[in-house]
Amino acid sequence: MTDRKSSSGLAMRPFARSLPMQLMRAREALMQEFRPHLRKHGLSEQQWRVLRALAEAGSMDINALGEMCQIHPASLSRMLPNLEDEGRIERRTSRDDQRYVIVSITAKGKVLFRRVAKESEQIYASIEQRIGSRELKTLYDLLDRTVRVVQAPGIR
Amino acid sequence: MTDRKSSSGLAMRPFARSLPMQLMRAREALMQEFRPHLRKHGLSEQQWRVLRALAEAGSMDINALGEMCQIHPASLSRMLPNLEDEGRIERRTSRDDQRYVIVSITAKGKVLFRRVAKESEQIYASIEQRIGSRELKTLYDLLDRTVRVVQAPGIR
DNA sequence: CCGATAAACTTAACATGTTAAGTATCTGGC
DNA sequence: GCCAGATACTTAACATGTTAAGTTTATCGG
Repeated sequence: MTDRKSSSGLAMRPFARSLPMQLMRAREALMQEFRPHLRKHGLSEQQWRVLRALAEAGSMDINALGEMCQIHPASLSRMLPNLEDEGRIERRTSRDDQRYVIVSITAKGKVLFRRVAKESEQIYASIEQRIGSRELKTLYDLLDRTVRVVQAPGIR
Repeated sequence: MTDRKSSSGLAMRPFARSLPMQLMRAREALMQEFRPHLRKHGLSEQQWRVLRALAEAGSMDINALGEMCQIHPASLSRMLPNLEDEGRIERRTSRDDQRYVIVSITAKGKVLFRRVAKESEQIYASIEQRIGSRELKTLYDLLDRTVRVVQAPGIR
């Protein structure tokens, strides 16, 4: 019979050396520390990303918000009404171009943001200490590099 | 008024320097290259992860499969019947302990796996070239380190 | 000015993520 | 042997991811 490298009959990179998989594992490991904290404040990961983006960058339209939060506009269309009903964000149609919906954070939303951000930074500091500042910086550089080279011109 | 660092009134790490966020961005950028390829073969990301895990490591129970694929057992319970109906995997109850469900890949599943794996490795090679072999190795090391230090004993 | 095209959402349909509750099976102490 | 608790999985409910189709508003060429 032929010489086989695995039960699959194909020599493929081990699953543990799949970059998307390792990125996911690392993120999952981190989120296990953040999730209980967010949950305590009644926020999903995605809701927190929206509040954080709006608190940092101010009001913006759906596409910009989606790009910044890495949430598809279709998902935003579905979740924003909930955040609005809870009084954490506001939506209005742009006067210049009525196709645009401008989203902003409310005063109530900012209060929640500050409370969650404070604890969140503490968790982050603990993680940074465990990984090491220098290693963390290198990690960021490599992640930036990955995004850059993969989205290089010519792809789209 | 008080001196403010942003519209949020709180000096927080910029969103772009959130590690979970950057991990997600990098993964998304990569998956934009792999997704069309998987889709062409009628596979979702998750289905591909299951096939790949079974092809590489052989049959295993639901929890082990979930751990290897980073898919929650509840999600597996829902998606495995589809893969089974399509003849790509098989499920059976363990004889030793009837609580366990043993999942394995079929001959038909292996054929599909080999076909997809071949193209997948080509995409991966292109990405590795763009990032650089040395940088990629460092990235893996740092991701491994992150998973290790975050899941250190004492957490659970 | 008008019709065609494009842009920015929204909606819908289906798959998956996430949590809690439920079911079947096993294990250990009595 | 028997029962309380643990284990492995399943089911259910709701939120989000993903794609395609639909709606409204702008823009552009004539």
